[in-house]
Amino acid sequence: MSPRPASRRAVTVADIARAAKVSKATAARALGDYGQVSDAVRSRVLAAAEELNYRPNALARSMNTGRSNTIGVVVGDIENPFFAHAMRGISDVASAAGYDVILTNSDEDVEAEEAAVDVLLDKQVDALIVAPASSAHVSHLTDVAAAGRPLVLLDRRADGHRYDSVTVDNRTAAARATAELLAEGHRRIAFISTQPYPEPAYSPGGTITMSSVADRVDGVMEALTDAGIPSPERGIRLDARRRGVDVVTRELLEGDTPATAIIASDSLIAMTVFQTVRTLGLRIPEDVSLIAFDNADWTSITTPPLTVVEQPIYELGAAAARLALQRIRGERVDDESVVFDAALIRRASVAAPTPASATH
Amino acid sequence: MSPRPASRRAVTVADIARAAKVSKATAARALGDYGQVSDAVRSRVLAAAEELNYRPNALARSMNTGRSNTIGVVVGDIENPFFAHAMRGISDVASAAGYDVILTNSDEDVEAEEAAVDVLLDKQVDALIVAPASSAHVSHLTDVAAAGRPLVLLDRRADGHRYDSVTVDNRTAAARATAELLAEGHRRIAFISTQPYPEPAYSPGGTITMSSVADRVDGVMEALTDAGIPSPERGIRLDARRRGVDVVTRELLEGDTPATAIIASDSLIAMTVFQTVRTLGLRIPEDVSLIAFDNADWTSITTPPLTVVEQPIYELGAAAARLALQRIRGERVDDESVVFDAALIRRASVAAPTPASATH
DNA sequence: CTGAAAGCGCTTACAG
DNA sequence: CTGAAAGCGCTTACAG
Repeated sequence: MSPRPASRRAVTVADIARAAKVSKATAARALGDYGQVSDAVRSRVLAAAEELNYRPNALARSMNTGRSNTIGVVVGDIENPFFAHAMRGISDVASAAGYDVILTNSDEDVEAEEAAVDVLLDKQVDALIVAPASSAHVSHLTDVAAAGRPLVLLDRRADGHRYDSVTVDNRTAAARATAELLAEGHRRIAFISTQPYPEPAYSPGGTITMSSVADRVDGVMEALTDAGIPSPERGIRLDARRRGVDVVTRELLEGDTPATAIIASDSLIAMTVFQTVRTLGLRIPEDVSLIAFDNADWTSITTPPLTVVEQPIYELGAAAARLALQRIRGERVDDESVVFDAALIRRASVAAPTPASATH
Repeated sequence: MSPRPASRRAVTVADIARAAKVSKATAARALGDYGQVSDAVRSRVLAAAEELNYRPNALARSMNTGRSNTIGVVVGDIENPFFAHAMRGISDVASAAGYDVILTNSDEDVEAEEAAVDVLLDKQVDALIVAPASSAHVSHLTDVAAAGRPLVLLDRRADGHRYDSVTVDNRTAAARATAELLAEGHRRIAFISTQPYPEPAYSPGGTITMSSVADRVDGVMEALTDAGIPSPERGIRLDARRRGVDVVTRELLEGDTPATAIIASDSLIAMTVFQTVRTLGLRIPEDVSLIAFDNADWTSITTPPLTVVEQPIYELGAAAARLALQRIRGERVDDESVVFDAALIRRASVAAPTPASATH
């Protein structure tokens, strides 16, 4: 119980070796739990370590082993419940395997993402999990392979590359949500996303850089086209953050031929739509039907509770981490592009359009 | 434009030095941007680095400098919007200062927290920001000081220690929320927290290990006592996760003398309370008044929107990071225990108790 | 401004 | 099982 002054100089293997009267190599072996050490020596070393309050320097260890026992993660925004939940899946799997996780935000900005990947690579992470902000700007991802580290794409693909990836079948999910609305008799169905887009209006074949959103738009367009809806692209609203999701929602609902149903590309958008609809004095689902991507917990307690597309987000993160670990260990990878299905959860925000809502 | 094969062996300063025909020291100086290097040599080295696709090893650098440019963070649960938001504040400030952040979850478990602190210390983080799960079990935090690294407590204090901390005045906030309810005429006011507690029922003076919750309970008790409410502790419900927040809510609302108002200690609890009240066929605020801690975004779109206690969460994280950076740089610290005020945001979930709800 | 050498705290062959 | 030496990829005095 001798007091241990907070010393500036850290105690090292050399100190322990001296105290235990063995060589540095032997002390290190006992401390690092590798190689051969006799029980007598081991306990002597461990006692000295305890006494001196020894703390291994993981950096030095990593320099020798070439492994940092760390997985680097780059997401768009940790405040987005989607990523927070996926992060949980990643952390749980990584922790169970003895790996730490370094998290970085890209703010969905390609340059910030590049910088984040660089930093993580410099820190010698053993693998990288990235949700690329753009599927078109992914040249920096080749650095990961060049550095000889495994890379797993989370939730989004990269054009023209065959990186390991864990995604959701967004196209089918969006088509199903659209079909649900069509089945109720809706014909003016809108889809709102905040994904940046260069043109003022979406036109079929236009390139959406984030693959998850691109897939959803494809799914919506496909379902609408199959149903014989003319000019289905009119309801596709991208880049909604620029002018404001509330403004976009208003436009959709206040024109001559207002939308009777809206699909929100994430729960944050859904929240604003929900609020705006109410502000306009309209009712859900009587005047406007609403389907939201992501089964955010609040969606079940609103009046009415929302019909949502539930993605297996935690599993998405867990699967990404599992893939990364398999690659790190050089194990055979069962499936290098895991695709999960999303489920439509029917609650009470969808109903048939009424004549009132049709004419508004 | 020569193809760069993905080599297992990383290219090092030595490789660059050879290519640029200078010494390792000089190459390192140009690469690391320190010391003196002539422009001619610098560009030669940089060109070689570019050509060979050089990537500095941050681990090696850290070993020499003794600094990792990394701040370690231990929170209870990143999925909790509270921590996700605080994390954002931490990240933004850290990034702006050129620091990375390593995030670890403790699951509000003291042992997991200890392990997390150990790992972070071993990884040589330059400072630690911790939201201690228990204010009573904080012996592992002394290791941080022993390792000579700054420590900042986030949202919660540690008993008997004077670590830097950034907290919210929870006592006043809780007292104010309680006063709001009292002013409306409520006398049977309950407070629900999921904080573990050894006894079946709370009794005045009982020790709650998480300081933020302890402070809130104190605030509630104080306001209730000042108002002359007899046995105010009867409404304090801790450890609600064990039996279920819904079960606890039911008990509170179904007894002979049901509570007429509930204060939820966080937004997750509030959500379950909200739902349970509805399931019981009761109305908010006619039958039950509700105030929630944390201005979660969904609280403004429910019917009715909730009256909440808004904590400056982002600022909490940002201030913690700022404090950590000041300590790292050895700067003078203006305030080693920053305390923020919380604000009561009045919406529509509080009303006077009706005779109906009083007799129920 | 540049270089040779030592060192950061470990691990890894290689002898014994 | 134990030790002396070299090495991981950088940085840091110290000479020149």
